[in-house]
Amino acid sequence: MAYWLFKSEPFKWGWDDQKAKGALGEEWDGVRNYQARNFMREMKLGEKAFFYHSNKGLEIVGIVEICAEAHPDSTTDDDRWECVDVKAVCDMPKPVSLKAVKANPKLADMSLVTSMRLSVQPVKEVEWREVCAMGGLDPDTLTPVDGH
DNA sequence: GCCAACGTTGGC
DNA sequence: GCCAACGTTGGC
Repeated sequence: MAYWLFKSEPFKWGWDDQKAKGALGEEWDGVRNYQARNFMREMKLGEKAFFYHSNKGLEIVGIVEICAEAHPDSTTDDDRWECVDVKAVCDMPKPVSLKAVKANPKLADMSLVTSMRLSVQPVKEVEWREVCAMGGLDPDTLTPVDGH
């Protein structure tokens, strides 16, 4: 089971927009970068990803799940571009800021830090568990940890 | 709003 | 196939 991270500018497509789509989910369209697309091609149904607000917020605000594997991006006729569908799973009880990620030596190799401009990124399992812990979320049950 | 980083494009 | 020009992203 692989883990991922999606970035979005909250004024274009924010966490509230994603949650409003509910279990239906929504296409993660508009990606025009080969690296990002290639990661989406690797994504499997049911895999989890962080939802990160770039530009404004600069924090991981929730968890999404892949609810459709890679398919053509409906926002273009160019068949090079594909996307997956994602649905909101839960909030991050305490959003994890970029600052906090950078301040944590265990997360020094995280793509969020090392590949700043990549909009769809892989997350290692250790990084996933660390970020969940920082956010007050139990990584196994995806429920808030007591006291948060 | 600035600017550094970096991906893409296109002329040669 | 190189590389300069250009556009975009995203933190600050």
